[in-house]
Amino acid sequence: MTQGGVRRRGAELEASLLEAAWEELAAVGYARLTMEGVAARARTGKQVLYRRWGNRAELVVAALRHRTGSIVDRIPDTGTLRDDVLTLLRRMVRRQHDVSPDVIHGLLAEVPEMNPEFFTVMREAMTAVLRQAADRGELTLDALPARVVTLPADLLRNEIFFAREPIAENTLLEIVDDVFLPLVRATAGGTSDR
Amino acid sequence: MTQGGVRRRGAELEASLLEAAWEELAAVGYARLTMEGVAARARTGKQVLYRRWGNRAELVVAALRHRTGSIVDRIPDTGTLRDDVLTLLRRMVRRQHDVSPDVIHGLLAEVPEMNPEFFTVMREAMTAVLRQAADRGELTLDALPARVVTLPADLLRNEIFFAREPIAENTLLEIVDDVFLPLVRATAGGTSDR
DNA sequence: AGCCGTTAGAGACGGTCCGTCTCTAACGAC
DNA sequence: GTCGTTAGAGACGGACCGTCTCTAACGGCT
Repeated sequence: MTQGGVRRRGAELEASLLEAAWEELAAVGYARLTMEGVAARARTGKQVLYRRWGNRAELVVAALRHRTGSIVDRIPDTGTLRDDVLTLLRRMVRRQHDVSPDVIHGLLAEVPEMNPEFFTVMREAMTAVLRQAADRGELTLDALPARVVTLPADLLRNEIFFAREPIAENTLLEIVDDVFLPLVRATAGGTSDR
Repeated sequence: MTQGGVRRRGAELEASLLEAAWEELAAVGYARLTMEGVAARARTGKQVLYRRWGNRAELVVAALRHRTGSIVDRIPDTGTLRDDVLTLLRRMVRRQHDVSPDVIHGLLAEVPEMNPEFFTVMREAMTAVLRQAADRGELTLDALPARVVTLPADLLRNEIFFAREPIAENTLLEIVDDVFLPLVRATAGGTSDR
């Protein structure tokens, strides 16, 4: 009886548990996060956790979802393809700031099916952004190979996964200006370019 | 005394240990590989392992190194940039066939400093291959942004890490023909366009 | 207001594996 | 043949897992 007889229930309790998991993650990292640790931090017992999530990985995934919203709640529309793509990449970076590589690697090692929205979400956002650009006449959509569409996200993801330090803004600029845009212009040829 | 009094020593013993680790890896995967399991398979005690490697991760890394050689023992020289790059990518894929994502994720989760040669090796090979192409007059080397050089390896690595199935040959062709070569031609100008 | 079903909170439990430690005897060097 | 090293074997305490058990607080129902 750590609460002096006051018991949390339902959604309120669940939120407490997920926040405790999030704090524990920040405090000790994924590798040393234990169910016992989270339970203690939430001032409850392990069983309360196991009633909701089958294991560490499920709990952490739920905690992440509870904390960080979707990257693509709204599709950027700045007026140029360049800035739209940069905006999307910056959101990925901000997400990385919250969720360290440590956590990603740990999760990937424990749950093999970790790519539900992970890929598709960014592909859909990129498709939308490219369609806007096509409507403005910046490029011809159907000339673009599928792999080019996911290119910026793929490159940045690669960077994030092996980064020891936070991603530099300059990296994003390189991805967009040295790789993505030249390639788009070369294959889906712009109207006249600058 | 499982060996009837015959004791292995030095290099011979070490090779036995590493092979046992390799077999155990193939048998149960990284997640369920235990020091006790490897010791039992090698018909020895745990202490013999701990005298040589500090933990599971070190042992596995040593086992991988002992088993699989370097990707770039020899730089390909087929006569065209396209085939040279494809050759390098195919070697990466073959490597992936030996070392499952399961192992990579496990190692990355346990040892943060997993990228010593991991990156640099492929960059050096790509640089060499590009220099050959430049010598043949296929392109102008110094016009190529650094990020373009590592592009094929970065993309393939991204693919390997999240792949549930072995990489299709077609994926390699897309990377080279839809992304890399068009970009090289666009920025480091070949003989023809622009 | 009082009963009743659910479940929070707490911890015991057996099990696995970790990494350390201890001991004996096989082996290589001299 | 003697001696130092270390392979081989397993015991050990510790951490954490996931399950199970128990009590009592709480919400819903009549």
